[in-house]
Amino acid sequence: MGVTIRDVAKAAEVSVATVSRVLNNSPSVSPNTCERVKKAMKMLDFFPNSIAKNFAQQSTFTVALIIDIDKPTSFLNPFFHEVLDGIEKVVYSQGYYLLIVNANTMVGNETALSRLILEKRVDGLILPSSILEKNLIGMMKKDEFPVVLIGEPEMKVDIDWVDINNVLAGEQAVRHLIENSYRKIAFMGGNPNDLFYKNRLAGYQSILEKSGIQYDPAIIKPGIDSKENGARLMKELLTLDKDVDSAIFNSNVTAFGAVNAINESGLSIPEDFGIVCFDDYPLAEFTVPPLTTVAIDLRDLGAQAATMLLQLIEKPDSSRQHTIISTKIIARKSTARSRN
Amino acid sequence: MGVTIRDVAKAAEVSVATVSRVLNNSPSVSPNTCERVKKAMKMLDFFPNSIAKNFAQQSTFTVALIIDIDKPTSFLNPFFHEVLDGIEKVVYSQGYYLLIVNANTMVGNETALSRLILEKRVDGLILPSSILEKNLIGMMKKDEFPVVLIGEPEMKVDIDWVDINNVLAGEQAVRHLIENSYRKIAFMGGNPNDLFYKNRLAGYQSILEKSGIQYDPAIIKPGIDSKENGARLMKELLTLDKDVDSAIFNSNVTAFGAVNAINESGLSIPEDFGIVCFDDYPLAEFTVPPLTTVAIDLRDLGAQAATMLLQLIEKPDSSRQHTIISTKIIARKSTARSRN
DNA sequence: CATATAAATGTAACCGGTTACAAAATTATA
DNA sequence: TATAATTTTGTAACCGGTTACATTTATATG
Repeated sequence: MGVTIRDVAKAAEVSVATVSRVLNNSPSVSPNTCERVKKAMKMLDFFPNSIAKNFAQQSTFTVALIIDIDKPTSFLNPFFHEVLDGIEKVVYSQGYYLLIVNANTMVGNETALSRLILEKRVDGLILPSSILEKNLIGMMKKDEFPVVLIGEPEMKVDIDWVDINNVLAGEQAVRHLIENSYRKIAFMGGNPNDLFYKNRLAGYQSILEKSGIQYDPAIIKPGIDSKENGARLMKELLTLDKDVDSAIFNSNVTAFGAVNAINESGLSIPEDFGIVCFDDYPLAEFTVPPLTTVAIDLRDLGAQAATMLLQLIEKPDSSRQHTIISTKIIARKSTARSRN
Repeated sequence: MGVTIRDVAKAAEVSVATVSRVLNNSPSVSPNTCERVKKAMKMLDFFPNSIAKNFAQQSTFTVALIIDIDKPTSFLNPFFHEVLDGIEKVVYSQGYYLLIVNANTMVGNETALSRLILEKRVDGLILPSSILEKNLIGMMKKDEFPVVLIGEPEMKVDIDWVDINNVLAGEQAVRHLIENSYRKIAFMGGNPNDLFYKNRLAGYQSILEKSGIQYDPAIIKPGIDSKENGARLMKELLTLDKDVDSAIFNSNVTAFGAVNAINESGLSIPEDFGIVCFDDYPLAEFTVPPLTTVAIDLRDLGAQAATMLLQLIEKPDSSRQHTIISTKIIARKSTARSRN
């Protein structure tokens, strides 16, 4: 139906191999013939059929990004487009394409994800570490399928990943509060089984210790991250009568729930109580109070993941890599205490 | 390298055609042989090579979603994952895959987008109407390439689209304000050249007329949507001395800028001044004031677009379709005036 | 039971590039 | 100028499914 490489070959009076060489910028084509072939291509309005190319090379030049949209805690969620943007730029600049699949999408009685691998639909995967499970790992290991995780995995597996340094992030949060004269700092929300929770908590403890502040397990209050739970946890915290003057929240929604509880209690933010939370959010300047956050450069995170994956695809036997993205404090009203 | 259909054929003692038939659930395979073939597949751990399938059928079973992330006004931006989710679910449920491409991504000296079409990388496209231009339309028309637009296009073209009914959206905004006893309603921000601006304004005018309220061009103040501009426009509006008691904003950022200006002027929201804006936003309950918005079901919008596209791919000669997604008012504090 | 009809299966061409290897043309070297 | 080395080009197999068409096998009908 379309114009093929053979049509071009005929028009340029060369062989198909030569046309293919021109397509792939092979150095072993004389400038003369190269010109002739290109002219023929233009004349015939030829474009190479990518499907055929894929078939011949047994590669799709496509990578997939697996997302977990249904999981509301996924930090990818509201800022997802930033991560995507970072990945996209890198992937396309290298001549690859990008597929998107929801982790839980089913096709027939198999997950779309497993089919991607088994049917060789893509050359590699970027996926949230939260999705990893035995079955999937087995599948990937079998063909040495190139994969990069977003987030350090819970289990010990031999797979590349990018993540933020959650220990450092925890440290930054505490340090910022201390610098703003807060002393009794609670650690709120989150699931203690999550690796990133453990790491943030470790950072929290480390800076407390360095600052000579006593660690007090009573003001560590984990829990599901929601507005309601934030309010509940905060009320509990305030009735402890521990002179807590600030808190770090594992999610901004939880923090906002807590804000309500704080206001009800008569305390004022930031004078009587300081708040830092993880994950920056849009329209931050329009919430009351604007929350100080530990922010991640999500574009960079995406770009790094993509870079690692493409490297892995081109050189499958390179050794495992782990990349750490830096975080930074964005100071806002919720910790802007006048020193005292 | 891998197990092929021919290996399975040999193991099951049938021809490759029969194996292919089993793969495609052809009715003309006896239950007996079908069983035998399936057993052989399982035994050999066979999975069909999708690249080969694509090649044989000259189709990728893939559609692309083009996004315009760099354009901050794109309504897809912060809620992008919702649209994506709607599209994704439909696309995968039909056995297709979904590619994502930034509109402005370049591969060599061509846009990634045009290559998708020319190299037959995908079977169809979903793209924001804002991206449409002559060159692209020509490319698509030439092969009758299946396309569905998100947003009604400015120019008269023969292409399917989904959009919200912006006339109705404008009407809803005004009606809500009137129902809450506002009478002198400004129309703020936005670009008068945009079709959706024109339509919203038309809805605005229509309800004013029906309600017997005089239309006053002086309180229509278009402009680039930003916080700064929102404040500036609002100041201008308030100095007009027109007794304006409410406004409809074409973007929530502009609205927030205006909120500052209103507060500075000593007016209170919602008592003295009511605000409605288009496009709902996350964390709405935590902004001050929470803004009443005209909200869109973006998942539905995505799902509709995908459904239309797949229909177009399967039946290329079906007639053009335009789908309208409904909008609804989400009433919040910014218009919660006690009746007077 | 012979023949017509339908169902099941097989054969082989086909999709359009890539690439190993061979052959021809060109350039370098003795 | 003959021969070797190098560059350029050509031939044809190959990637792994699908499918039109032919053929065999099973079932229905007179």
